[in-house]
Parts: sequence; structure tokens; C-alpha cells
Amino acid sequence: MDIKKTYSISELAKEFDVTTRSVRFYEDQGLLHPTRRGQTRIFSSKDRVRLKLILRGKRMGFSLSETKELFDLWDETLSGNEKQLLLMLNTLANKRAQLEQQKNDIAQAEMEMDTAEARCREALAELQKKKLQQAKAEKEEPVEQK
Amino acid sequence: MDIKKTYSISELAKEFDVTTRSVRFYEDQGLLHPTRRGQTRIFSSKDRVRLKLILRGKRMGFSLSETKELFDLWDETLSGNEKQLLLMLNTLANKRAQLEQQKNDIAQAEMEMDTAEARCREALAELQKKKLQQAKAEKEEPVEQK
DNA sequence: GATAAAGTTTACGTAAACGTAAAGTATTTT
DNA sequence: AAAATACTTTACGTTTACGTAAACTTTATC
Repeated sequence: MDIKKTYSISELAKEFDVTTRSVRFYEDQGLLHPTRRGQTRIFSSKDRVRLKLILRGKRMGFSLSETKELFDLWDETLSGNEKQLLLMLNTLANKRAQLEQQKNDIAQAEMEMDTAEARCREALAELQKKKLQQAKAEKEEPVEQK
Repeated sequence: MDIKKTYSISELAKEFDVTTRSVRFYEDQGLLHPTRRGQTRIFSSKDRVRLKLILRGKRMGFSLSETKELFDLWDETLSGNEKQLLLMLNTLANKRAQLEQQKNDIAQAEMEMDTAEARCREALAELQKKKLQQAKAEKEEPVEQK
């Protein structure tokens, strides 16, 4: 089995560095499904995993509703219906294409950052050279100021 | 030199598949700086490049203001001031760290998609097996319906 | 010279993803 | 039992990134 533990809202919030407001919002949007003891939320380790996925999705530029669609789709997939299984495979293929695009974007960005950095270093080297020249000049022909 | 051409707002909008509204908005936010002929906007090839960068930034999860900061910073960097150069190098390092995080996220996502896909295919194979068994059974002991 | 096509400004509307009180309940600590 | 702590719901506010409509010029076409 899993870690089997349960979590309070503030435990999760602290662990993933989000506000409790956000966690409640994610529940509101149907992304998390805590049970209740009285009116207090109790989160399962499944919820914990999903929260992690939500946040990673965000870092990857996914909206909450996109992530929710994936969650829902996966839940239905687990029912084992053939149509759902095919739909899931299809969706996975689409997401893969998206990730490919992102990888291209990142590679491009990295290349451009390389050339930008190189230019910066060149410019800095220029400045250093000038400084040295000036220092030398002052040594041979000192300039006093008073 | 560059391609040296100029562009109308709708040319750019069509090429990058955005609305003119968006392009005007990007100008409003200080990301693009078209000149004017009368009151009509004329975009340079520099603007064109920046638009491309804006859109790539978006796909990578950057906000418009983040992108603007980079643009502004780069412009000031070109002035050759030492402090600006160092600041730029610093910023570049930060961005690189961000990209590393994104690459990790993508790699993780790809792994999970692999296992998800594998499960789907297993489940589908199960279904096929059942179908075959059933067809066989019906052949040996046909079931008529009328 | 009327009309269509492409451009403009102004301005209100909207969806997403929370922030931020306000006001109340439940539990634990002192 | 009083106070502090952690949780709750309700609800209005805010930022980002545009959409959409209205009303108006400018230029090209019939």
C-alpha cells in the first residue's frame, strides 16, 4: 500500500508552500476530494499526489481546468471501458506533442541565453581592458587632486 | 543587416496567429514599440522578433511582465554599463535555473505518461482477450436471437 | 461619391486563480 | 473558563490577458 496517512489542510499547504486558500480553491474546482471529520477536511495520500501534480502542471503552464480534465479522464479510464481507454491514449499522445513543443522552446531559449551571456562577458572584458589602460596611464603621468 | 522590412498590425497578427487586440495590448504594456505613419502603427523587424519571443515566453509559462522585464533589462544592458551587465548575467543565471526545473518537470511528466500509457495498453489487451474467448464460446455453442 | 476594408481609440466585460477580510465553530493550551 | 490556535463558510476584491462592442478616420475600390 501507499503511505496510508492522512493530512490536514495546513500540513499540505506547508509541505508544498501554497496557501490554504489555494487548497480549498482546488477542492472547489473539483481537483481534490478530501473527506470530512465534522466539517474539517481530511486529505488522503491520493489527494497529496494530486496536489503535487497540480503544482507541477502549473509550472509547466497548464491551467487548472486542463489538469482537472486529465484527472477526470484518468478516473474514467480506470473503469476499464474500451472507449475511455482509447480516448486516454489519444489524449496522452496530444500531451506528448505539447511537451515536445515545450522542449523545443526551452532549447531555443537556452541557445539565445548562451549568446546573450557571451555578449555580456565580451562587453565586461572590454571594460576591464579600458580600466587597465587608464591605470597604466595614471602611473606614468600621475594626476593629483586636492 | 536584418530583413529590414516593416509590418502592419494585421500582417504580424496573421503570421503568429494572434489577434490585433493582443498586439495592441502588448504595445500598451510596453513590450512592442511600433512607429506611426499618421496614426497607423508600423512594426519593425525588431518588433517582429520580440513578438515571437513574447509568444514563446507564454508557452513557457512566462507572464507578460516577466518578459517585459527581460526586454528592458536587455536594452539597458546594451548601454554597456558595468552594473547592468552584471545584473544581466545574474538574471540569466536565474532563468537558467528556472529552465532546469522545467526540464525536470517535463521529464517526470513523460515518465508518468509512459506508465499511464502502458497501463492503458494492458487493459486494452485484457479486453481483447475476453472478446476472443467469447467469440470462441459462441462458435462452439451458438446463441441465436430472434 | 458611395461603400467597403483596414486601421484607430475608448471603454466596459470576462475567465482564471487566487487574496483578503468578516464572522463563526471546534479544540487545545494555560 | 479564558485565550489562543486551527479550521470553517461566505463573499467581495484584484491581477492578468485579453474579448467585444461602439464610434470614428483613412485609404482603396467600384
